[in-house]
Amino acid sequence: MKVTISDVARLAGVSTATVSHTINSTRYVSSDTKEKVYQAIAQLGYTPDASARSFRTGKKKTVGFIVPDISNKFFGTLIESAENYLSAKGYHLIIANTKENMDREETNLRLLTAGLVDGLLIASTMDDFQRLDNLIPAGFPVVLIDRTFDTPKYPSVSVSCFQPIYRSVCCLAGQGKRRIGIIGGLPRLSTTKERVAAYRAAVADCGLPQDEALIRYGDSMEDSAPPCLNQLLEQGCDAILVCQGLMASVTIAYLRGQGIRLGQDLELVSFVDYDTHAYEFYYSQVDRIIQPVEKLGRTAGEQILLRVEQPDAPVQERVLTSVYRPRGEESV
Amino acid sequence: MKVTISDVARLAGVSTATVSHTINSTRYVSSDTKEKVYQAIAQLGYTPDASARSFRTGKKKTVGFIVPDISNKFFGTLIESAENYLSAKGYHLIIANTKENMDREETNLRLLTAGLVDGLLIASTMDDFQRLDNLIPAGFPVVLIDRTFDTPKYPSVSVSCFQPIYRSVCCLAGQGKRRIGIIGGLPRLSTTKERVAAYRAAVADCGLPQDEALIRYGDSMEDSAPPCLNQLLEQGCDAILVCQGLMASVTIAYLRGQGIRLGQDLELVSFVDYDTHAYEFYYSQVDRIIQPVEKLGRTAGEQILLRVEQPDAPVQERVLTSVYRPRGEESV
DNA sequence: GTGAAAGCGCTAACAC
DNA sequence: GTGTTAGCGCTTTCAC
Repeated sequence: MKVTISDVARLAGVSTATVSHTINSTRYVSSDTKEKVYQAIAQLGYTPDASARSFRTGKKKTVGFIVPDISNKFFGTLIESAENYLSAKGYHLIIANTKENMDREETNLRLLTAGLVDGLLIASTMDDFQRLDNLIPAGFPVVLIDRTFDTPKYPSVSVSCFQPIYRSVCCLAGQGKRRIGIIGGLPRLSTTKERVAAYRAAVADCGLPQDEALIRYGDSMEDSAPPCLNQLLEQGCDAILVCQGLMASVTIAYLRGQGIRLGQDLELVSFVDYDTHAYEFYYSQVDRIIQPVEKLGRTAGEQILLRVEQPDAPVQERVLTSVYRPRGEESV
Repeated sequence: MKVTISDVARLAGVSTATVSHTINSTRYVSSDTKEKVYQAIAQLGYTPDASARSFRTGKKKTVGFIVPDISNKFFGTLIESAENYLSAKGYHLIIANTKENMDREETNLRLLTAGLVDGLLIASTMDDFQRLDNLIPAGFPVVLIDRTFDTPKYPSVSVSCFQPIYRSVCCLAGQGKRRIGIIGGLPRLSTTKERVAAYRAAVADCGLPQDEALIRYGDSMEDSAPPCLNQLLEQGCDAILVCQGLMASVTIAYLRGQGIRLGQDLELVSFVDYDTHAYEFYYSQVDRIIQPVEKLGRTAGEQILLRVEQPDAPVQERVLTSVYRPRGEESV
């Protein structure tokens, strides 16, 4: 049978209150009594029941994370980094995967906001802020991560890539490239919109021809890069930006497989989802845009706990910056 | 204030029992009454409190997954696949990351078995079965995944790679390769042991020279492949097996970066962690060993729920098979 | 410095 | 076909 706090109290010859206070250091207990309590706990092999505790206190010590694609390394690293922070603070992480499907996101939101978690990290795949907003109970602690909306109703942590993309396009133009293509993620996402906007701005400012055929959208899953790529090659592109890490790494492998020489036949600007030196050589012939994934995850962890503790603190919108690293340049 | 089941009962003019039974379809309720209940629920915006419910029933509808490295695509895909199955069955997934650290695994085991989850999926990084076993309360539903131990005390789901590795080494020997190197994961893991054993068996059976210097161990993180690789190249290897997906993909990129021509200067046998066609070209010059990652995750999900429902069903040890696919051969 | 006891919101006997 | 009510294991107020 399950050992409860009363069993411990009985064996130790004290009240349940004292046992509870001893365990939680929540009021003074004489060292004699403490001793007896710990003795009893050890003897019975008692472990406080987490679900009774969270029922009673209303705190679950658990945060939910709604992710578009766990198998994608970008989100894998994000989760790792958030989990790392949260577990250090005594919190657990519940993962829900949407596979970029809005209905799955809706289902998960309903389930997770029903008393399962203290707060929610959301990398939303919704196209419509209203739909998301309607699913979140008033006052429920939420932090939007990576993907945001125009309305600053919820705190958010995201990465801006405007600057590096703008610069990379200008550099390519400066090298004489005229037909610069871009592959973005799902068009409805804020990240995609910002990236394409940066591209358009640079194309306009550099006086390059504006051609909608040079803008392609994938879905950030592995199989979606090659078709986009082929379309851009047919358009006679002399440079291509791939604005998402997974599609970018597939692109590099694909082009190499085709015998297309990067940095010679074609210039490539590639998003990179991690900050490691292990792949240095893999990217030696391409320009990179590097997002601070780990920092994103950690900041999200900080923000959600802050939110859980003070649900009505002022809404913060944190924007981290990504860096442009032309090929050949030293990595930091 | 929070809306409770009593509020609903009061407004609907019925008892809390009826509300509960209506919600859970757990006994007959006339359609009239049902109607009134649903009306009241809608009007008040009532959502049953998950933690009260799990406290009461003892069922958390949550499974924990102890993973060595979330950011590794193998485990990312594994998690995705398990989550997919579990969420369809109404279960949530709590992730704990150990980064191949035994102490972190210990901490997580303690936390997760204390009434937080109904069952546990463990891809253990422990070297010692006893240590793991001591941390699991008697009767607690557990399924070992990917990595197993000699004692068949717990059910497990794993992948055998003996056969494909043995065959790949024999093929290489048949092509006249004499110095075949191998890079494994952490030496303490069952997966690593099996892989190295298969290699040793094949080396012996094919009459190749046995040389311990040809056996290197990494830690399955990205930065650990290149040093192993360099050591093997110094040993004059004419073929190399990389027995883990992440290290293998780093290896390929690294060798290409060095100007070493795969399939010409050096033969490579590479573990692949996913079953996708997107990377077909990436692997066109290497032989592959492909593990059924998705099936592994799904089977683990099935097994743990089975276990949660019948904690003392006979212990099953499921072994899935991986396939050897020499380069040039059609992918399935 | 410690104890008694009231619930947290729900489910499930048991009763009618 | 529905209602009454005990109690899951814990925390915490109030009392001494």
